Amino acid sequence: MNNAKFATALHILTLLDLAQGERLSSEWIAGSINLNPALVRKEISNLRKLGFISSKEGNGGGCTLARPSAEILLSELYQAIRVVPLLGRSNTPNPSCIVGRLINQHLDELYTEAELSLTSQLEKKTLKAFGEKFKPVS
Amino acid sequence: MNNAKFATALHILTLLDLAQGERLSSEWIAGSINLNPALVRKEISNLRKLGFISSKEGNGGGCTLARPSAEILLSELYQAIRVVPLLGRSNTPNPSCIVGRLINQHLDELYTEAELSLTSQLEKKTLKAFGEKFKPVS
DNA sequence: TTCATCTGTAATAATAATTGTTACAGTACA
DNA sequence: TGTACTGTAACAATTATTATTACAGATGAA
Repeated sequence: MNNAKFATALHILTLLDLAQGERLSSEWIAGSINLNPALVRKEISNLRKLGFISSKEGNGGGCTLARPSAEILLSELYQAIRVVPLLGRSNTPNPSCIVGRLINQHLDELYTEAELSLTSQLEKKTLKAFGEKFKPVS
Repeated sequence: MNNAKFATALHILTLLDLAQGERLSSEWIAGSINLNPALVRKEISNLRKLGFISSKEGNGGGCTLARPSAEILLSELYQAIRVVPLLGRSNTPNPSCIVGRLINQHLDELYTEAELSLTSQLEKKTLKAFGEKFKPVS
């Protein structure tokens, strides 16, 4: 992963969590992330298709969480956002070499195990718990 | 990670492991990975600086493993190769928003934990064990 | 010594991924 | 009917990654 999608998505969801059901506009969210509103809308659109967010068009529109933050696991978010293997791409090696012929298969196994380990780590964390970190200790 | 460095490095080390001390040239290695020899030399140079490989210039030169493959952990390799945070970059958010001001710190914590979990998974795997996968079952 | 073979490294080009920008149709509310 | 939004496309700009070429220097062998 060499993009900021996970950070962006988590930022959006955190804002929505803390907003407690109040609709936020993409412009406002973009201001907090310091990103172009169109990019934010793209990510929102993605998160909406994945069921994390529900949004409303038109005047007074904006978006809210579609599910309680206590039920949203960061592992779900990771899996939804992921576009690239955790440990990077593979090459297209030479099949006439024994290593070349088999390495992608063995790398896949390795990557799968690695992802599983990461996922089970992220399963322990909810969006709600993440959002709590931003509240004053009082 | 959206590059093939981990795959490339592991490919190189696997070839060297299976070569059992025989020197391999960058040209030969490049042929197996199906990559430009200069790129392979760059990666070899990196692995040499990190102590995984020792190489010899000149006629009959090439490289070998600098340490027994049973002692090389895949977690070391990951840490050596890693150039980008596991879950991707962060944004440069707006500090006048409470979430914007704190999110990178909390993301860092999250990323650190995630990496730790991945690392402890990869610690269980040696280069030797990985290399075994390429040997015929007999 | 001279040649062929190889590493090490730099410089540069080409390609691909990522992010940023602008624009505008369509929706919803007042 | 106007204003404030979303949703989406088309495109530009930037950055990351991979590929290519070139060549100095090391090493061993003829």
